Amino acid sequence: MLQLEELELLKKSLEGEAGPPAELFQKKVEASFSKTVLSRGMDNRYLVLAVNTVQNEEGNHEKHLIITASQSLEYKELCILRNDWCSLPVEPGDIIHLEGDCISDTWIIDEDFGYLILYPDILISGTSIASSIRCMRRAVLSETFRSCNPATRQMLIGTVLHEVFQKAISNSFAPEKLQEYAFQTIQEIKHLKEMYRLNLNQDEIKQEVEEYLPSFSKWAGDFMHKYISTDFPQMQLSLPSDGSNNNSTCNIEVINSLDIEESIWSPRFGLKGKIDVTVGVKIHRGYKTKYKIMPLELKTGKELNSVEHRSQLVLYTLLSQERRADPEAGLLLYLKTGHMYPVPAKHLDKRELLRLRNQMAFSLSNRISKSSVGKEKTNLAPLPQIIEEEQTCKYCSHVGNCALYSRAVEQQMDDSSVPIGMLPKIKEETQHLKLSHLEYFRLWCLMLTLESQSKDNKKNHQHIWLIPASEMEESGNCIGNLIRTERVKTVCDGQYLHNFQRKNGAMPITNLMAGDRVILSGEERTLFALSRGYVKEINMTSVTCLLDRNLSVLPESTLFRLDQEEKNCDIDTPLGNLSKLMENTRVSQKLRDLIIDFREPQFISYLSSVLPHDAKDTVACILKGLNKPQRQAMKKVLLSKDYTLIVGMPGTGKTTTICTLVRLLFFCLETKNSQRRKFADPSPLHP
DNA sequence: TCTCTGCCAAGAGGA
Repeated sequence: MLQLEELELLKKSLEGEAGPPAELFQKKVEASFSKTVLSRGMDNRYLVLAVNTVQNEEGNHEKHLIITASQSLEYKELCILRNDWCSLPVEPGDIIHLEGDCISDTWIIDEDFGYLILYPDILISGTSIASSIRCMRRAVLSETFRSCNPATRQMLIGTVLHEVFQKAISNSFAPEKLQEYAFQTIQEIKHLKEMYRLNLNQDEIKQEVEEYLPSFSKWAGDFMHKYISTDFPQMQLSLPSDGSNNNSTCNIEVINSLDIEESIWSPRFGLKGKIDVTVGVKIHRGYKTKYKIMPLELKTGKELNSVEHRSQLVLYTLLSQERRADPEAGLLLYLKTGHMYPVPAKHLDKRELLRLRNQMAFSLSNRISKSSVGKEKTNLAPLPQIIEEEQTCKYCSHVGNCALYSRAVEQQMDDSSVPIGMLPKIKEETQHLKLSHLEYFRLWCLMLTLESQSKDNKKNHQHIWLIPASEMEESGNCIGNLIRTERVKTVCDGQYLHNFQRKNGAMPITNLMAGDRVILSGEERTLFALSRGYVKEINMTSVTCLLDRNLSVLPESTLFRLDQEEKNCDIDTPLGNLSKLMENTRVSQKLRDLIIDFREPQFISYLSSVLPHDAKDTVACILKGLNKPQRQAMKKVLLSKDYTLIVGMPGTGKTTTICTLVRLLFFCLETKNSQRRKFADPSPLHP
């Protein structure tokens, strides 16, 4: 009865009879409605029409949401949020996904049952959410200023060891094989490049990697049947489906690896992630044996068995449900010791992690502060609160950005609240910056955020899971109903050539061209975003793609769809550069001087000091074909100590000038190098 | 109305 009255009340408020707040949200509801696909069922998407806080009979607060999944907005349902779910920052106009039961048009989400996912089409990675446990602000900052932290030596070792273990579990743990995989992996170009960047010696890395190998064997001997040395070790693990059976002691036997680096997107839970190894596992308990497919997460650092590490696994059990039955638990393996911990995915943990996900999704999608009056200046929204935990901040790689954002953006607002204890730290981190620098950061941060928002509607790939291929084809950016033909050709590790043809009928008219980035999915909901890659060739009958995964493991009859990857407006790079520009280094200082404070660029006087004088003919040859202004521009660049801007209307030959410049500079470098070699300069030159 | 620019990505570990 109460519910019906409530519906009426809220309906009135929506129609504007109950005063101003409803009007405020009316526009947002309309805006969301026009660009979202609402649906019920597995991937349900509800539009929130109204939010009402009420007191229930026991005197506790509840949030009642009036929601609809019908495009006509006519058919309404009620969603009741209880306990901690009440603090969810949900507003009319928001899109939500609900997990649980709906009984007579009412959803109840409480401590023990059901989940609400806010903005489910924003997929957030498992590691991001895990890192938000300690500091939500750090997690949001690292999503925003992505490309800020270059990898360290430990990270490189970690990546290498992951690869070695993954090769071993797919093939063999025999000691000589492990040696071979380690050697192979270290030789890979991408790793050699990193070693070069970090100024590390290949032998050094090899030695450190080899120190881990005995633990690999130990683990295989403990958990895999074919390497077994003694009995399986006793482990403590009880799964929710074991019910009240409180014998939690069991043996875990790893049967096989089913996938490596499995990448899963979950629009049900608003999550994404890559699972190190997907393993088939037998759980022996007394006389009973249960078979499960579980995520196995590898860690090469300290054996922390920390909340962060365990949370990653809990989130992976949610991801796994997109592809197969609920694993109910995951396995956490520390490669230094070979110790493995089973991690059960309890409702409580999943609930709290999803609530963190919601908070993060809220922060990520509300980057611009909404002014209540409307005429206020557009501004950046504050980030989640700064925490006051010296230990966490001490080792945080985002202190710079954290302090910078606080001073340049948040402290300019009235409602900024920084924990008193953190003020000195923020000052210390930003004292090398002038007011003009802070203002520059604020302005460009705002501009970039606004730019990304204006294109955001297209940015994520929600059509893959919300719109069937047959419908998407009309836009020309998708081809569905494809089957794999011919054998998959392995070009190299991580590049597989696939050929597809329409199962029946001709290929549709399409915008897809050779060179386009694509996302390949199965048409079934369990198989989307299986792989990404490029179109290699496309014609009237077939399409060839270079993909990052080998799909030959899937049944031949699998139906695929190809979606063009939207040219995503990448503000990551410019934001990263902006953050770098503010660093307390000599290079950044110089750049700030030039770019923000407009110091005039300097030039040297004579070309003779840059151009090798005995190379006149070659230089003339390179410059051949350039007109006078182009040559003048080249000269200016060569004399430049700071920068030169080359300005010109489209088609006046800026690109030609730059290409020639690259050839010329390369020539200068070559000449210098060969001269050095001639004079037997002992200082080794990097290639 | 057209042109130009930005693109691999989720996690590698530290205390």
